[in-house]
Amino acid sequence: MRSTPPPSTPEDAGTRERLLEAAAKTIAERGFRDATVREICARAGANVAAVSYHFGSKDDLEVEAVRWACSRMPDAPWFTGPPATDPLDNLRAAIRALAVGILGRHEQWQTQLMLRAMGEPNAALDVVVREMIEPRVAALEQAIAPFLPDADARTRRLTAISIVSQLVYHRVAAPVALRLLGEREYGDRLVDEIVAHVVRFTCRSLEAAGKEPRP
Amino acid sequence: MRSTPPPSTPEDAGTRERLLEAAAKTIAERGFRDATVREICARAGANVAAVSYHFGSKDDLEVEAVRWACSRMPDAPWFTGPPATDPLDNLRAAIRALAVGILGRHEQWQTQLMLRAMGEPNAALDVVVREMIEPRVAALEQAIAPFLPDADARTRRLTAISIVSQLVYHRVAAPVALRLLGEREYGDRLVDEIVAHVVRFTCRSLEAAGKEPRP
DNA sequence: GCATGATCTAAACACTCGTTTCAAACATGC
DNA sequence: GCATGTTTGAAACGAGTGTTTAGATCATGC
Repeated sequence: MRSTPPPSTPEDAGTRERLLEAAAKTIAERGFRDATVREICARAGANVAAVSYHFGSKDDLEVEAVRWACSRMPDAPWFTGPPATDPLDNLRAAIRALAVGILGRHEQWQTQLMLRAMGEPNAALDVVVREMIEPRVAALEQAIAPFLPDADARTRRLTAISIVSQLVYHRVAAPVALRLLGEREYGDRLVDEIVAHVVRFTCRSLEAAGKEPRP
Repeated sequence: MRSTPPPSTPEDAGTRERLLEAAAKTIAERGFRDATVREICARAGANVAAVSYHFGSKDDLEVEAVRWACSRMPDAPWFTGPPATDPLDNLRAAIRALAVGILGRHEQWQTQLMLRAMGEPNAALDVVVREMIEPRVAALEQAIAPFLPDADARTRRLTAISIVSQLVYHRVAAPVALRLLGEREYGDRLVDEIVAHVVRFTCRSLEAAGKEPRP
């Protein structure tokens, strides 16, 4: 009989922590739906009953795993605060860093987990938006701001979404995008090509906006 | 004992056709994974065994349903060939029509089915890309062409993807995008706002590209 | 030592899924 | 009418899912 359901002490470092890591990585790889409790537990070296015991249910485990993943998400260098150089170089660096995080396949499972949560709305989505997406969008808006000095916050946000969407598309619609481009996978060469295009396409629009007369 | 597995005659108009329609609409609403055989059959007023009998398996039913949906996909007016007016108006109309198809909620289940297939690569994806996506991307490239007279096919394709991605994002990442915009649903007002922004963002970039000196 | 509570294990449970079975109903040609 | 082949119906099958159970094991305080 269990009186205190979860110990909830962070310095557990035992089965509970292993389950969080296994769940976060498995969900990042396969999605919440296809990540089975049995696979997560096998990965964590735990019994299937451990999920119920430590977290109550698979849904609760996901929320905790996403929270755990957010807490140890490494801050991107462009995001913590790059030195104030040329605005164009600054925007280029921001887009490139975003693209590497989203399209790069260097086992950035935190980013993959973030992208997984975007499609399927559930309890973990709020955590992802608040702790991972919102800050990065805000930082991207700062990189945009010099080009749109007279624009309101709404326009800056829509512009940030336009930039992010061009990169996210190649993740969420990868099979279609690859066929449209006649490619087989997102190798370094293709990612570089996409980044170069998005930078060109975006910077042209923003520079033109800066040169336009006030509305 | 069945000697001829499926009748395959189009003028059946019986259980087989009802299953195709029910499968296409259910998959468009819930996705292939969440669209159960039992729900499809209940919607078609058929027995669960009818899927195995008429199509062999759920996967085969999906391929046939997607093919069936493509065959009766209504051609968008901008796509069949608009009169050669101002290139800017032409591009605006193309983006607006695309956005209405992707974001509009006027029971365009064919478009939803198309978007569903983009995420989960399966046997039906090839049909969707070949019969629905490729022609529309090609038409969009034609609307782009006047702005990029010196660009190669690759650049035009990447630009078309940039445009489509800005709209598709609001579908595949709707929960996140709505939170970022502080909205609750994609009503007509929000869709109009997004379309206006994408048109402005895109046209600025393309116009600037046309004014640049040859590379 | 030992009682107590927390944690783990193997097994089962209840449920849903796609698919199959087999007989009944139906249509069709003679 | 009747034989033949096609289509449908209710029920079950087997595999998979998340969850629960009951007992074993471990850790800890007295």
